[in-house]
Amino acid sequence: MRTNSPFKHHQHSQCIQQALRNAESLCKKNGFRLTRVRKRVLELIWKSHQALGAYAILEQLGLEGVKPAPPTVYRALDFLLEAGLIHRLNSLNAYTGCSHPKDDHHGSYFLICQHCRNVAEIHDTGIDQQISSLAHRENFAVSEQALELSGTCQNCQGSAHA
Amino acid sequence: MRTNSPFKHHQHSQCIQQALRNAESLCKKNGFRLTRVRKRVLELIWKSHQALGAYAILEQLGLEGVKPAPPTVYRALDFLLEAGLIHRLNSLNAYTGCSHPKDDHHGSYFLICQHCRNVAEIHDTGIDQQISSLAHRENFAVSEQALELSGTCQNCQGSAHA
DNA sequence: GTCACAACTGTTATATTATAACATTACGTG
DNA sequence: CACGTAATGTTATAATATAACAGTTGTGAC
Ligand SMILES: [Zn+2]
Ligand SMILES: [Zn+2]
Ligand SMILES: [Zn+2]
Ligand SMILES: [Zn+2]
Repeated sequence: MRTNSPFKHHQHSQCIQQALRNAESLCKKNGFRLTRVRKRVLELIWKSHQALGAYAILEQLGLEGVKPAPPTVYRALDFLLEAGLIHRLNSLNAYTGCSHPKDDHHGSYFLICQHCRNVAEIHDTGIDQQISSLAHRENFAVSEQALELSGTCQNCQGSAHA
Repeated sequence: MRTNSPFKHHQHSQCIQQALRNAESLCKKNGFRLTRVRKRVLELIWKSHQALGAYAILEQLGLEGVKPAPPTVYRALDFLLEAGLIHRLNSLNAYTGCSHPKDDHHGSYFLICQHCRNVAEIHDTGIDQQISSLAHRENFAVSEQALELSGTCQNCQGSAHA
């Protein structure tokens, strides 16, 4: 089950609940430990569809208790990345929730709105195929791929600040 | 004229010379000033097909005279990026020479070998088209795109360290 | 239950990448 | 050469990320 598009009106609480359920079940299935910090970091990331920086997460954690040191957050992020529950956006140095943590990640691509800062994770078999074919042509064995498209989402087009 | 593929044997001195000629003519045409620092930074980046970090460039500059402060290098990098003479690889926090500085850059994609660290800039109209079509479908106006494929190049496949 | 081990978290310090702000120098034009 | 602008120098600091080691907690064997 996919979460909703950030660029369309939706009940975002559903996204959050779905993400947490997915995380619980994935961790249970794989014997991962979804500890308090890890879960809290995941929740903070899912509070919106905007990508969140590690230090912004730190700030938030500080607001609700004792502010931990950076390694605490980075370790939680590493775990969530490994588990496939979040992604890192290299162009933003920030992290966003994975909207389909069960699938393989042979290709996931990101639309990043520079106005509202929302991020949509996209799957597209057309692009997958072109990348495979490119890699084959060049004799290149791809192990990681990152496609980040920055621009203006449909909501922000035509609006005052666009 | 394109430079050679980093993954094929070639006379790399040709790449360097070509890159410098391209830079000279592009700057002359546009009235940009290819100053000593800027030119030296470009040369250092073109010394290989590996992406070079800002502080690695600083070190090199230090070896051949007085080591400048970071802003000097970052300003040169900003200029070269603006001029379209180099690209930044977000997944590496590093910079690589543009292999075709005359063309538009509506799509350039990078193959990054994790073994030899060489980087190849690729143009692929198939991917261009899939991205356009994706953007159209999602009503998303793309202003910047970055595709970075990490993996193993043809030379490094099958070799001992692969 | 409790022992032992591994996994997780805390803590301190520091590495790496990048920019802000202001002073000085070099360049090109008239 | 005088002027204004663009480029560079300089100092300080911001933002992102990791190393190293100490302490704590959870889990399974017995
Ligand atoms: Zn949502
Ligand atoms: Zn938007
Ligand atoms: Zn070459
Ligand atoms: Zn290689």
